[in-house]
Amino acid sequence: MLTIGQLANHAGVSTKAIRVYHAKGLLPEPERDASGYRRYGAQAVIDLARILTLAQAGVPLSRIPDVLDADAGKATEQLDRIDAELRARIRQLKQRRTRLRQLDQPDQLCLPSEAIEYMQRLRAVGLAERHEHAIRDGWILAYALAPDITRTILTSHTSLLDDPDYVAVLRGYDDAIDRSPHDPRLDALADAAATLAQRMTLPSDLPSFKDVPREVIELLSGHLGIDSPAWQRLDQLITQRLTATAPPTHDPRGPRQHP
Amino acid sequence: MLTIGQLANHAGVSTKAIRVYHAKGLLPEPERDASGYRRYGAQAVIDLARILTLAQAGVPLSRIPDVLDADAGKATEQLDRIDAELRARIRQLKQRRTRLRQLDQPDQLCLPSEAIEYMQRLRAVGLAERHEHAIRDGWILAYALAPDITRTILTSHTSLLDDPDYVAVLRGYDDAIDRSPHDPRLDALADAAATLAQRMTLPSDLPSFKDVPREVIELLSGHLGIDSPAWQRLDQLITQRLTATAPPTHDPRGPRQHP
DNA sequence: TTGCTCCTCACGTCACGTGAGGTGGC
DNA sequence: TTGCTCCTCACGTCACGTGAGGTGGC
Repeated sequence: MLTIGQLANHAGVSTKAIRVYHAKGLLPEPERDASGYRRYGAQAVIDLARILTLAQAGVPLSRIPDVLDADAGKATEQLDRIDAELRARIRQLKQRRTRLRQLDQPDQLCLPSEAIEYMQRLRAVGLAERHEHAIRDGWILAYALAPDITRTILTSHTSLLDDPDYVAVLRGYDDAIDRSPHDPRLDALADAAATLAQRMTLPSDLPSFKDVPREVIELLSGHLGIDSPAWQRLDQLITQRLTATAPPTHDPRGPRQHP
Repeated sequence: MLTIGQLANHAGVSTKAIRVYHAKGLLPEPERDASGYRRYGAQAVIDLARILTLAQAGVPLSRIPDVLDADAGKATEQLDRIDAELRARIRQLKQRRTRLRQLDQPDQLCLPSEAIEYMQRLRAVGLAERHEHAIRDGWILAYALAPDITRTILTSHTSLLDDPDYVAVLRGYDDAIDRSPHDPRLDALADAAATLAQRMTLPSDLPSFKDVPREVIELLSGHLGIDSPAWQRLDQLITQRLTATAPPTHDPRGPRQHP
């Protein structure tokens, strides 16, 4: 007959764990010897092995008696479910391994693959790093707030990267922001931006679309000097041009300012 | 800017988890808005993603700052270790899946493969079920008490299964136990058992060998009617024969009574 | 106004781990 | 005698979950 220590040792668990299984009624309390020590027989070894198999497969202790006492039909059904959960956890752990390797590329962790592609193509444009980061941060926040809408917007932006006008506007923002608000080049940039904004008609069935860019702009203002005098002037100029041409059905600042 | 709920939702965790990360200093407390609500920027999304990647890979929260703040060289070293642990856990889970499938065959859970092989070959002998179970339980307890010694003993027993004398003794025990202690067939059985016991010389360098069979016999006595009058008489007869032929260096009951 | 989210304690939970203080076995 | 194991409380731990009681935002 085995002492609790021998049983624990053989099963590869602590004596405390076995006492817990007794307290929870998973494993019947065995006979005691003259000095009050628990003495285990072979049946206890078998019972413990069955308990551990389930516990280590992730079954909560409170559900183990249920599984062990189930009759044949129900038991296989329960075991199938547990096995499916195990498979799912294995898949999850594998995914987490691949995420672990991307730990030093925050974009890969926070952005879906379409956005990563956009950012990679954007890098080829050669913007200032802080501008690039502001755009990345904008996408991250936008995805957090409204993933579906953002995905749609992003798709149109990605295709626009082939458009020299779009790229020109991006570059224009890049080196215009720190200038004087009276810099004459701002007018040309406003022209280009307004023209572009009109081309980028967004699908009108996007729900609560106008929520997204407001958040993004708030971020950009803080993170980058986009609330600079030059940027405010630019904003004015573009708004003038857009309201002059067509009465917008929704706030046109959204799509234009997104990149 | 995001509220704690939006951040949590996007990251797929609870708001409580985020508050815990603040409390533990993993994620810096963000600014509050006018009504005291936390407001998160893109950097928080990035930081949280990095924290979760580590936490979900099994890194304890207390060690996460250590990993995140490590400089390049140390970081890759730490990540390698975490990755190795992840791989190990995946292997473990796969093993547990295979164990789960054997849940309705308790022998497979408690015995190593050599013992399972022995039990399978023993089944072909066709003993009574309670005798077979007693033998199985004997092996289980013996493995729990002294796996190395038991492995050695088991190997010799497995090869003995090809020996008709060994099989005859097993069968003899099977139907002799419930008889009268004066049954004349017990003498023939005692002869066979004693002859066999003398052939089964065990390696003398096994440490504390005599501990094993005593435990096993206690079990057999309880589990099976092996403390019956017939069994006790048989024991007497065999001991007589063995002490008559050669003075044993260690208690000869051990190896003989093991099967 | 209603329902939803947010806030801060504070206590609960799950599966044990860890002494505390004492006794039994080799 | 010494060191090891066992016993029973009881409290600690880890990573949150769950109200409690209250306020803010659409």
